[in-house]
Amino acid sequence: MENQVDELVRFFKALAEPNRLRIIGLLAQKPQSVEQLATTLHVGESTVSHHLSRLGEAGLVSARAEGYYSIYALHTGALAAMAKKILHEDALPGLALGMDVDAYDRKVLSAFSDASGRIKAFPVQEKKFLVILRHILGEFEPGIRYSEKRVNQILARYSADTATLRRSLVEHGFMAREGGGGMYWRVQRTAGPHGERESEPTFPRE
Amino acid sequence: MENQVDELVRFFKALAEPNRLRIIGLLAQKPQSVEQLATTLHVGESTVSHHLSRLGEAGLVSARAEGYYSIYALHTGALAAMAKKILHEDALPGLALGMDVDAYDRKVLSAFSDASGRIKAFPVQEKKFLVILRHILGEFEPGIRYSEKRVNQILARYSADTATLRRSLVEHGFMAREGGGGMYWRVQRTAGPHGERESEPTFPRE
DNA sequence: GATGTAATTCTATATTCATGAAAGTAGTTC
DNA sequence: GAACTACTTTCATGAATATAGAATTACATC
Repeated sequence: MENQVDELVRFFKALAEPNRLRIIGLLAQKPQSVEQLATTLHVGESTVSHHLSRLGEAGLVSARAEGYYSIYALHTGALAAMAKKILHEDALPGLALGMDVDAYDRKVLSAFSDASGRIKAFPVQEKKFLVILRHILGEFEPGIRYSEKRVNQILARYSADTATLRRSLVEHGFMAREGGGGMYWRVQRTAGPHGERESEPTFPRE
Repeated sequence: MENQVDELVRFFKALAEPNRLRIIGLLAQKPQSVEQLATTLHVGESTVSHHLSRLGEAGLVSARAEGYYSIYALHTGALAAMAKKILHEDALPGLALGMDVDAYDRKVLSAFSDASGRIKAFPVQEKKFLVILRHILGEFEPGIRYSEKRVNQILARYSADTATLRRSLVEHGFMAREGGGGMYWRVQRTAGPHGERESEPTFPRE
């Protein structure tokens, strides 16, 4: 969730400051009072208190009251836990959870299509042309054989230049054509352990 | 060195920002262009470029030129390496390297001593009194037996109240006294695997 | 209870920095 | 070469924050 990002930001922000890192280094040697840290670091006590507060919010330190002293100690486990979290499970892609990863595609489509969804012009750049092709590909169902005439019929919804679209779909491997009969089908792409794989299932007619 | 801290700060600062974390999440899925990231994140391209620059300085991403595109990719190794560095060797105490960890002691000593080094008053707080005692303890060499008379002679350099000093040194375990003969020696503290340990070696006279 | 001490919270200030607009750069297409 | 595209850099601005001093709180000592 978005919460995941916020938690990480709080954690990394806590560590992203020189004096706070030094405090961690000092507390790694032994628990210490605010005054001790302040004199060692040559900064004000209120400043140290502020830093310790931020470190505490991130779960990195905690205080033990001792008289009117606050003896702060390092939570070594917190660092280790976070390191493992980053290292072990690849939580990295999880950071992008809940984001519209198709925003770019939508932007390209709307830039090259008119209100009715027809293509105004073919993008020069292959990267954007592929977005168009992938979109049009959605009109074809996997596992069905289409005659060339039928293919052209469908493509005509997007552009008068059906020949270019048809050829591009084949060239880029989105669709395949039977050698002699002039039948087309959508290529199935299944992500295998070693990259993409194409499969050619049996075909009913549309 | 101080360099160690700076490097870590650069690294953590790079990760301490929501959009940069999201960029990492997106790049973990596949390498992408600046424009793609910008549209997905709904921020300007210059902003994304700025973020990528910071991530690059931290060694987290790198760009591959492709036409006039810059395709950025994640350096998964960098994260893992840093995680291991934090986790494995306890580099934590190393963060405090080159800092005067005795600043607090000096502050206490100068607060309770006059110019000649004599104690003006005994601190009420045990914490600070211990600083005084540890300082005076430096006058006694380990492995040597002192008569009570000799001990008083040495303590008299610091305060007329040698009795309080002598008793405190023993009470806090800094020095030990032979039952009948009235001989004193400095207790050796060696940090063993299970905390502190006291040892009582053989003694020559001073 | 009065005094003193350590810590925290409050307030003000200076610095850092995320952001986007505009200008500049590099590479592509015609 | 002219027009275009993606990207980067520069610049200005608003928000976040590190810092220290002042006020406040919590506790201890006399």
